[in-house]
Amino acid sequence: MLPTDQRLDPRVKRTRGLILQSFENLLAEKNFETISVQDVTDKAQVNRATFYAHFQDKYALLDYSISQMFMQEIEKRTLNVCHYTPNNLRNLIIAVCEFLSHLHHGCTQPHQQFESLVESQIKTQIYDLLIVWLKQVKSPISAEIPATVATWAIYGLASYYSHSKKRPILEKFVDEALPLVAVNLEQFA
Amino acid sequence: MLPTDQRLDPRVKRTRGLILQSFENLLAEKNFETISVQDVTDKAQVNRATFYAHFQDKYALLDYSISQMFMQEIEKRTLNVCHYTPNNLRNLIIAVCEFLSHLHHGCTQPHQQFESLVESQIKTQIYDLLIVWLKQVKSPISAEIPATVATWAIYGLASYYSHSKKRPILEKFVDEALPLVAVNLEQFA
DNA sequence: ATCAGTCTGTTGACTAAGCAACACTGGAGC
DNA sequence: GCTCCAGTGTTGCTTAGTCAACAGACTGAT
Repeated sequence: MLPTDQRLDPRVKRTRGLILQSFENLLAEKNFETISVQDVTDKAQVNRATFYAHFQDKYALLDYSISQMFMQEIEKRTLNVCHYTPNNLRNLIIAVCEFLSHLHHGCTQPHQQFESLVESQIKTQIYDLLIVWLKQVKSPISAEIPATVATWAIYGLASYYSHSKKRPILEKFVDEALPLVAVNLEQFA
Repeated sequence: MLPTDQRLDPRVKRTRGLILQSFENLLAEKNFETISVQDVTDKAQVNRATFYAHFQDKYALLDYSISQMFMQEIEKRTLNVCHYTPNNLRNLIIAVCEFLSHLHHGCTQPHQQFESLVESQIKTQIYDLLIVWLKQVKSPISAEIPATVATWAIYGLASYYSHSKKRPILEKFVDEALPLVAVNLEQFA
């Protein structure tokens, strides 16, 4: 969507950074639905018209924000520069679990719209990452189907984990779940 | 010099803030003489040409920076919104002492040019403040002469204090020095 | 049901910031 | 001497951001 990779104008970088940071701070304070574009631009010290030069509306901002945060999580664990191994898969699951947990802990009661936007954004990223991993091995089997299954399974696990009342130790949870996901990807190891 | 009081364009506020912060951080790291305009603008993520739209050169920046920092120190102690009393004078002396001490502690070996710019800037501000204080009483004596004497005395004391090797307790130092300054201002109390 | 208040998304005119040149200075090194 | 280098101010042109105003949607109170 937004071209982040190119060398953009420092003003653009600054403005987006300000908007993003303002938004993430607000998310920690109040419900996404109750955050107005004005709130965001006021806090970011940016004109409201400028906001609309960068994002179509606040949903686009949420989308972008989630993708950026998740990307960072992935890059922090260098999962973007590796290939498929059971251990990397394990780390990916942990990353998604922690990300969702943090999101649900830090943000006040997310609504449906919020949840579904997060879900589709995260799943897209998991899928893209898995495709990159799996395409590295010359396999007769196509990567798309296994990647899809794994993506949904991983997100489902993380969602379950992050919503469970008395959250078990993450390590144990993942150890139990990992084989169920890994079995479909065996041929890419 | 620069109009800070008016409601200025948010971009201007932002840019000045960035330049100022970058400069103050650099001052903590290295000598003023060795800081280039490029260093400042690089760190501030601002174009070098933009710097020259706000400041004539780095000396103007130093001037502005010192005045801003000192102003904050004064406003923090609400010395800008009061009148002359011996106790307020006491607080003013403490403020100048602490400001200079902090400056000499935080910044690596100031040079002559640095020192003299700081001195004239601070003295101007002390003088202006004293004039505001003293003009509040209808006195037959003009305020200018006593204010000048007190200004130089205060700066001298603070300079002496901040440069002394084994710095005495500030409270004691000020208690000893205060009467010598206050004596000239008695009729304004 | 209507009015007041608040938020949205959009516009056009204006201003600030970015950029890539430029000529110039002063010092370091051969 | 000379060049090379890194920093300084300055310029004209482009692009991003600001501002104030607009119509429209929605809410809640009277």
